[in-house]
Amino acid sequence: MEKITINDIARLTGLSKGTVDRVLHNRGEVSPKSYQKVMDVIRELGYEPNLYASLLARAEQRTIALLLPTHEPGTYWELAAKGETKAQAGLKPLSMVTRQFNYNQYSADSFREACARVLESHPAGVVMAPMFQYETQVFARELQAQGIPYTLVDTKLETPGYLSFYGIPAYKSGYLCAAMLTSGEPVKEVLIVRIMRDKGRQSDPTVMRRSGFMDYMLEHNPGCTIRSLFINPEDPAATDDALDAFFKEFPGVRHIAMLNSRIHLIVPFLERHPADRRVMGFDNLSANVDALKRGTVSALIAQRPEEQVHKAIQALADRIVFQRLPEKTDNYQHMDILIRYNADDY
Amino acid sequence: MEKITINDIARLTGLSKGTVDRVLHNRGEVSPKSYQKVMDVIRELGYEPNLYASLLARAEQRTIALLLPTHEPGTYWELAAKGETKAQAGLKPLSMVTRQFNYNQYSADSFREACARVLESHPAGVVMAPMFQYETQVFARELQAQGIPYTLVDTKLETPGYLSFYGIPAYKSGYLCAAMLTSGEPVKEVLIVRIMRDKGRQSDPTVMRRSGFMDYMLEHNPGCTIRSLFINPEDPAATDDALDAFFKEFPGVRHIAMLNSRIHLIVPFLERHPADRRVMGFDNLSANVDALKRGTVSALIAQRPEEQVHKAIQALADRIVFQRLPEKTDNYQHMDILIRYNADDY
DNA sequence: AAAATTTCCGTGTACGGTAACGGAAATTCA
DNA sequence: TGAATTTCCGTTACCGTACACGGAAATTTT
Repeated sequence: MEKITINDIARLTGLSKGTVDRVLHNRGEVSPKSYQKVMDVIRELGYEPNLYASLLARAEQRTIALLLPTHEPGTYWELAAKGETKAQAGLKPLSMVTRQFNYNQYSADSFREACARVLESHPAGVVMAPMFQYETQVFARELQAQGIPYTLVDTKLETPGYLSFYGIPAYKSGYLCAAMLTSGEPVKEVLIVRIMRDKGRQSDPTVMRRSGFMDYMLEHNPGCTIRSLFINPEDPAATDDALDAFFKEFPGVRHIAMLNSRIHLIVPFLERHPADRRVMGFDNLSANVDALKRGTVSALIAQRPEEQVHKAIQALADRIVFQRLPEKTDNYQHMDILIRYNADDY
Repeated sequence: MEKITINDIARLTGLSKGTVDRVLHNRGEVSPKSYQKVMDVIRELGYEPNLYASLLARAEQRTIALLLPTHEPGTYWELAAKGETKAQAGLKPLSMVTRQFNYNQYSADSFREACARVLESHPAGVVMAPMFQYETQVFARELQAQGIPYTLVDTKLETPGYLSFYGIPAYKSGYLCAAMLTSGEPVKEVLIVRIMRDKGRQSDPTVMRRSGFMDYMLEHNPGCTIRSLFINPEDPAATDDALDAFFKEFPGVRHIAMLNSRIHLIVPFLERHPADRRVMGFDNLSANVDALKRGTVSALIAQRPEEQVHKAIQALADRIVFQRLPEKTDNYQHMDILIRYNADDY
């Protein structure tokens, strides 16, 4: 029941605590025989180092790097970035800090450049929201080579040796979206509004979501026509025109979804042309939630991005400080359904 | 930028670190003059004690007591109790442990007795799910007198000096339940199934939920008849009979809700008498979720009880170890909507 | 075989606080 | 005024780990 210390181990092995310490940290200068002896005793007694003593003696600050897309106000990544703040409280007592590195989510170059800056900063760990399959792999390999643990949030790209992933299952979220859009009843036409830029380099989650969406419709609403419309997020007037043209051509469409966080972009149009519609979107951006409360948007599928980031940071810190591995590698998070009556305390 | 230590303070005040320590901990034996001098320097330099050094020197284990209703398998409180496990990982490095004290949620005596045992154990803090207004107040006052901080989960009773509360807003959850039950459309009759025992001593959240439920109906469905049926949770056969009799008398009822976690109790009956119904319940007990996946239950309103307990413990630990107050006192948690398509990763 | 290295290990101190102990100074008592 | 207390404060020994330093023993070199 007594706490085992390195002094105990030193005594029992007939060696000094300096040697024990060398064994514990693999800093060499120990004969194989002594090494073995120490290891045996450690295992036998179930020695656990005293965290406080260790941190006190080291007294150095380690930093966790966050690699996230730049977060303009009112965007999804602004929410995610809040997770940093939440995590800081827990990190401080471990004398760890976070540092954020941002990149343009539409530019692979900018991502690469951000990766370089991360490496320069010699972080003790990295949390990243990856966007580019190839570049991320390269970066991941480098991290692995340097023995820097990392966790993924939001998008799960297949990279070697990640510690854990936090995010919602993309395919399932599309499936859920379709189920909620149609309420399980037969529908003749639905509209999926998409972002123009997405055409060039599609983000992985959006593609997967669409696939889940399509599958649900195929299974439950095979007769339904699924129409697409592309809008330019930078140009509200053009968006308006596009929607106008669309509804002139297909006035019967009453079910609308966007599979990204930007449903708020079409809200102004919808509110200028009231009708009995069902509208689905993703993520609790304040513009989206406002539209939800006004009834323009029927429901949102949300995912607590700040919590994902928080958990990813925490998992990393646990690993770094306590050498503790997370229970699961892939931590799929719950898909929250937001309607006007439960959006308040979110 | 340099870290200030008590040695610095000792040097600057011309006193010894023993004296400084006495000032820091208010353990007396310090002249007013010295006391003032030390305080001035501390304030001026913004001294912050080094947590590790402090904890290392003390090296004592503190315990947080959990005061929860007994948790039979398959009940709500079993879920809540899981929060203890989750919290333990974070507590260990702070050399804190938890210890659970249970009481019969239907017996005030048992609650009082559990309170006594909690006090005997001299905890550093208490997390409790209170049930009895008066007894809880008495207990809270005692805790306050002894300077033991405490947090509330699940039910927010008005008690003096609680550190924080974690739970969902009861009234709103009833309101939400009604909204989801009726899908916003006019309904002629709804059935609320209640637990017999509830009649004697009603639990606060259930009463509040019912009130929210009623208000929604009044506002959105004034013409609707709301019927009640009491069932005995201990007697499935009687439950069956009661339901049978009810539906013989009111065959038109297609909307059913229970405002507690026991919706699973009526699931067997519903499945033996299939019909096109809308059924709402609360909480993600596995029996409930199974029924949800089979389509018998339309939706559940869930509240992550283990997370509530976890957060409550964490808040307490933060307070005890780091003297840090939680940002908010009342932390209303999100009401999760569970349908068959998003119940998997919950 | 002596000198030069290398390998391996013990000693000692720092990290920042805690708290017991004991003694000098101030105060009260006789 | 001297003795007995109190008040107030400094000293010191930890708490358990990290790591620099230096030296003895083992090994290699000349």
